[in-house]
Amino acid sequence: MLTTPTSTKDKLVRAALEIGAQDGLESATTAAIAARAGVAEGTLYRHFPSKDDLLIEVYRGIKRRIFEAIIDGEDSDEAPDARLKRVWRRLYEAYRADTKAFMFGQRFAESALSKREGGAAHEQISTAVGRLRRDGIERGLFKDLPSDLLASLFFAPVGYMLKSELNGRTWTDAELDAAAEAVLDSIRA
Amino acid sequence: MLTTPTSTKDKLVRAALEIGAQDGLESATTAAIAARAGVAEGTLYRHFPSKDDLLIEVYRGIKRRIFEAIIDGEDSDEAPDARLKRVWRRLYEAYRADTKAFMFGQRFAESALSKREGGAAHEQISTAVGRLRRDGIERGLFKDLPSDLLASLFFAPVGYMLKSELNGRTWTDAELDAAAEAVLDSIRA
DNA sequence: GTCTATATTTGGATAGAC
DNA sequence: GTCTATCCAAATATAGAC
Repeated sequence: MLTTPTSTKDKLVRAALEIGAQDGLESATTAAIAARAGVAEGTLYRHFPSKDDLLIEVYRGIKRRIFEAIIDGEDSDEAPDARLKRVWRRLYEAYRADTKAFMFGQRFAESALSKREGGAAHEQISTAVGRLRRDGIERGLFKDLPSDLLASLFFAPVGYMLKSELNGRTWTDAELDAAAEAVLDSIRA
Repeated sequence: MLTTPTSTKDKLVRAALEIGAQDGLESATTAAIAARAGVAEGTLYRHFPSKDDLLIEVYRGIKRRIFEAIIDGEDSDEAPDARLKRVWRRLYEAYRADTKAFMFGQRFAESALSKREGGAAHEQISTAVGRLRRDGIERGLFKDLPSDLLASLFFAPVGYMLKSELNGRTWTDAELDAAAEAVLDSIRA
């Protein structure tokens, strides 16, 4: 999923991602990015109109990758709660497999740049979850909560637990399952 | 709670808080902070050794204020689940009453500065919640989840819902109660 | 303690040779 | 398309007068 970049443009994107994820967006200067990508500073401007546009491109790539990881292999024959639980696990594991993407996304969302590119990392996934919610409510499986409240309960622990993991905590498979189950418990009728 | 600053030092702290909360930490430059505080740029260095130290001081003040708002009037005679629910509401409302503090805190935690001052905004509150957890598990009220997993389920929706509110959504009192109840459901045995 | 003025560094971006 | 060299603006921090 994260292959070694070949083109200069890809090298720049990768370098910006790594620096921003590790040291914060304020450390992702043109000098630092170019050095890490192994190209000259001026070369950056052959591929992007500005440094900010490069960072926005990084963010868009992240959203694309995560979304693809989630929808991959969705099975629509199951009950809404089982599906929702699997979506939660998939989302968690997609970010866990790409912690740089997660860190960069978090930082991007808190930066001034998020005003140019919406901060919400998973609009597309949200609509998928929204459909499952409606289905679940109709079948009497879920509480009749507003969709954005349900989304808060559903998505929030993902980011929080990923940050713990970046601080050294490793969640076992059983713990992740318990977490997904707890999230479901919070919305079950 | 947020009185008008009197001393120059307070004015600087307040100015940095407001700019960082509104436009991101990268916008909180020495020039901008001094201008907003109504003092000269050089004056900042009479009160703080560096700009970063000023920002860290802002963050410490926030943690102090929020903690005081939470512990204020805790009642230890009730059952753990009722108490936990109230703590959740208090925490939410403390940040809601001080949205600048919340925004600044979020941004600070994602910045490179958080390496100098720990990113976790509520260690003290966590220990209080930890005590309630143990009590609840002993009485068979709560699932026997690791304390940090419980903390994730408990704290994560607070930040997520506050962000929604900053984006224009206003949670009604009934919705906040439903959220607190849902959080409790996620950890109840 | 505060101001004005300034030194110093760094960052974003461009020009022009190859 | 990439590099070297450079410009310009902005940001942190200091010096010295009041």
